[in-house]
Amino acid sequence: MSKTVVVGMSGGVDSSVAAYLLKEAGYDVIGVTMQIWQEQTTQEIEQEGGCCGLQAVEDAKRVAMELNIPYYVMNFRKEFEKHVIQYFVQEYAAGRTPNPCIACNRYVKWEALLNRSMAIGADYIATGHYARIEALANGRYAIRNSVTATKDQTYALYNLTQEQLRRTLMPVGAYPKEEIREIAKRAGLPVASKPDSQEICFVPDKDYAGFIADYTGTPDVPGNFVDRAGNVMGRHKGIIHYTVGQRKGLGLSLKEPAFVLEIRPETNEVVLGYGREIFKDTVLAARMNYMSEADFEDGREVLAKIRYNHKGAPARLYHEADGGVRCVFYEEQRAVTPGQALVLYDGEYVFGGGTIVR
RNA sequence: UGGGCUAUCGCCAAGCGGUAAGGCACAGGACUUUGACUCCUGCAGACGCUGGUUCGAAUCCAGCUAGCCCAG
Repeated sequence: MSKTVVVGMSGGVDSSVAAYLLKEAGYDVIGVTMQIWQEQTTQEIEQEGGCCGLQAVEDAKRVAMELNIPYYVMNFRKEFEKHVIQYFVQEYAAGRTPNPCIACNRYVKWEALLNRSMAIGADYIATGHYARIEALANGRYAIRNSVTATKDQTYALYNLTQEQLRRTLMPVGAYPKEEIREIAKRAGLPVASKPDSQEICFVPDKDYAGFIADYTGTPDVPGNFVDRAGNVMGRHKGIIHYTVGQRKGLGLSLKEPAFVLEIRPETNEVVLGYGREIFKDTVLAARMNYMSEADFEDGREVLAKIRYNHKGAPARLYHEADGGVRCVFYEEQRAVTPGQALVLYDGEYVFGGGTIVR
C-alpha cells in the first residue's frame, strides 16, 4: 500500500511541481492550501505573487484537477495570527527585527499542517521549498542545501524539529529552478510561468510599519537618534520603522551615510553610526535548534549565516552559560541584527541555528 | 545704528573670468519567499537681489538685503 502525502499547495510553480513529482513517484497525493490571513489583503497579495490568497486557491485547485488528486482548503488563520503576526508585531515593539517566514514554517506550515495531515491519515507532508531533507548516518535528519544555490531556502527552515523533518518530503530541492518550470510546462500545469513570490506575505504593500500600526492601533512614538556617545542627532519616527544596518529613510543629511547601530526600546532611542562601526565578529544566539548533530564541542568550526541571502562565513562556535551559543567569525560581519536567525552549516547540511540576541 | 565676514540644489560643500564637482537626503528601478544592505538611474536652466566692467561672470566692481562675529 502506497504512502499518503499532503502537499501544501500555494498555487505557485514550485509546490505544484512538488505535487506532480510525488504523484509520479507513486504517492497518494492530497493537495491542501492553507488559509492564513484575511481575504481582502490576500487578494492584493496575489497580484504581487503572494502565497496564500484567493487566487492561490483558484490556481492550486486547477493544478489539483489537472493532477487528478483530492484537494482541500484548510483554515490556519488562528495559528498564523498567533505564531506569525503576533510574534512579528511583538518583536518590532521590542526593538528586534523578526523573520516571519521562519516562524511561519516552524509553527504553521509544519506544526499545524503536519498535525492535521496526520489526523487525516497522511504519512508525510511535502512542500515546494528549495531544500532537501536527508536521513543521516547518525540517525538524525537534516536539511541539505538546494542544488539551485540562488534559490536555496535552507536558512528559513533551520528551526524544524527532527520529528517534523522525519515526516516531510521536499522533492523540488533536487532540481534547478529552470528545470522546475520546465517540468511544470511539460506536465501542463497552468501555473508554469507564474512569478516567484516575495516580500512579507501579509504586508503586500511593503509598509510593514503601517501594518503594525493598524494591527495594534498604537500610534508611532517619535524619539531621538543618538550617536554612540549619546549626543542627539535628530528625531526618529518611532522605533518600529528601523532595523540594524538600515541606511535609507533616516531623513538625516550628514557628511556621510549613517547606519542604525542599535535600537533601544527602553529609552526609545535609535543609535546611529558610520562605516565600519556596523561590523562585528561575535554573535550571540539563543533558542537553539540542532539538526545534523545533537550538540557540538566548543571551538567547532561552521559556516554561519546572519540573514537570509547572506553567503555565509566561517566561524567558531562556543557554548554560553545560558544555553545559547557564541559564534565568532574569522572576519567581521555587517549588521548583526537581533531577532534575525543565526543559521549554522556543516558543508551542505544545516547544522542548526538560533535567534540572534546581540 | 562703528568695524569685519558670509551668502551656490532640502542639508553640507567644490568653484578663484570661460560657460554649475561631490557627499547626504529624496524619487524610481534592479536584486530578494523577512527586515535591511548593495547596485543602477534621476535630481540647480542657473549660483541672495539690482546694476556695472568684460567677447564672456557664480567667479571682478558698486549698491541693496539677510545672517554671523567683534566692538557698543
